[in-house]
Amino acid sequence: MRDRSSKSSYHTVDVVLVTAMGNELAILFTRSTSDRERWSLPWKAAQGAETLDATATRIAQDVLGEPPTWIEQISAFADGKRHPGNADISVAFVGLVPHETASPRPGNTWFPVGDLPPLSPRQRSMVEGSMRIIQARLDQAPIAFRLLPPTFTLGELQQLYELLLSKRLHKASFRRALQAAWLVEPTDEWRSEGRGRPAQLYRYAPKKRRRSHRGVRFDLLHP
Amino acid sequence: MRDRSSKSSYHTVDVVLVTAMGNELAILFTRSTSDRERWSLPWKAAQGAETLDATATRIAQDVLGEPPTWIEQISAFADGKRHPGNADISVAFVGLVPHETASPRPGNTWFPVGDLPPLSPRQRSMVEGSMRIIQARLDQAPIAFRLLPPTFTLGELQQLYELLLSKRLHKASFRRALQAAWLVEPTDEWRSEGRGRPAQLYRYAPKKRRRSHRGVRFDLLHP
DNA sequence: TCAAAAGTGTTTGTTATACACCCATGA
DNA sequence: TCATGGGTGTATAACAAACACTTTTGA
Repeated sequence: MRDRSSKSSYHTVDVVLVTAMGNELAILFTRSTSDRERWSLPWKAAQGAETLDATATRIAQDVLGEPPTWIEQISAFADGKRHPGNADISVAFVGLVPHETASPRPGNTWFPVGDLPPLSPRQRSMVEGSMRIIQARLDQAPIAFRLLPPTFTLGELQQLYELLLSKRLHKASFRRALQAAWLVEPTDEWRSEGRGRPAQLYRYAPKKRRRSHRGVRFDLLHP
Repeated sequence: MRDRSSKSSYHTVDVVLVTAMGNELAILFTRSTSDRERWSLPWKAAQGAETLDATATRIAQDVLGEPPTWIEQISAFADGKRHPGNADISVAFVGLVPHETASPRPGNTWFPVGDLPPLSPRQRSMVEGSMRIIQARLDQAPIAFRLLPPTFTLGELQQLYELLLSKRLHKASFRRALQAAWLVEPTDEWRSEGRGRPAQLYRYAPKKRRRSHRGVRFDLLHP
């Protein structure tokens, strides 16, 4: 049997909460308890009894008042890089939140990804990891809907996809693909944005689960 | 400042080494040091100074004699599930190895995924996680080549893809896609398998990096 | 009545899939 | 010479992208 005390370490759970704010993604930061001038990702020491996912959800709930609509573990970090809690190991999570329904508790603020505050090296790696995961999951599951309120216009949905993919999309093609996938259904509400024809509101309601039987994907970037 | 000793825990790095053995994937197991009748995934207590990736690579090298051709962190596990080393947290990695060039050290054996030995609950989760990651990465990077020796026939490559995807592929279409992706180049060697025309040997040599500008992927399974 | 945004039918070009066939070798 | 697996040209089907157009509102 090994001697546990000689190999012990201190570990934390850190959460990267992401939302779509206007025309940019934004990440939630907390004022550091030790240095009120600094900001950090929300984090806590892990409880032995709790699963990591539960801890991450609890941390998110503490700063947002409600749990994220989607959460996933990014990775464990244990390089020598500095961490605000001086943790030996930090397990990082990424969570998505619709901007409309999320109201950060006092001391927490959204920062656009293009203009983040100074950050400990390890938490900077976490932010980068979260962006990579979002990009990757976008191609594997319809996580974009996790950033939208329960009802939304197709224009909003397309804008969000354009933001996440960083490229313009063709309106007609976008709607055709959406229709073929049976992911949304129209409500009987309409929203007028001031100028132009009012848009019908839709809700996320995935019906069929037909995975397109696509061929082998060789058209990939070499890592 | 927090009291580190009151929140300390013991953590390990575990490695799921995967190879393609005949017509099935196989995973490397080590005879348990305490109970010689039991098998477990290779694992070690993490060293504070080393990065997690380095530890995982070292563990793999210890049981295989050489590092894996590809390695990636699966996840950190900290649920209540049992672990052979009684770790509070285990960080799991998945590694790929070509079967032809890997020779496990004594006390280590490949088990086909369809016929694994009894396993601690946490390590079972790791095996499941490794399969999920391989399946997912297959659609994101050409990791199949990491399971092949430096040169191989297109028949072997196709068989491997059929194994990984669990479905038959059309020969001509497979080769057309492969050619369009500029991932392999022919060597001037040929291999005769006894029956039928000898096959030309190819090597993995990705040239272009043209990522196909595919549209929005809505055709996804809902998680 | 014009600008602006929503929403839709049809065409075009690209790509995956399949069919059909030839080639080379061992038994 | 036949069965077996390697290898390739050509047709067909599926799909993404684009074009062109109508609809509905506020100014």
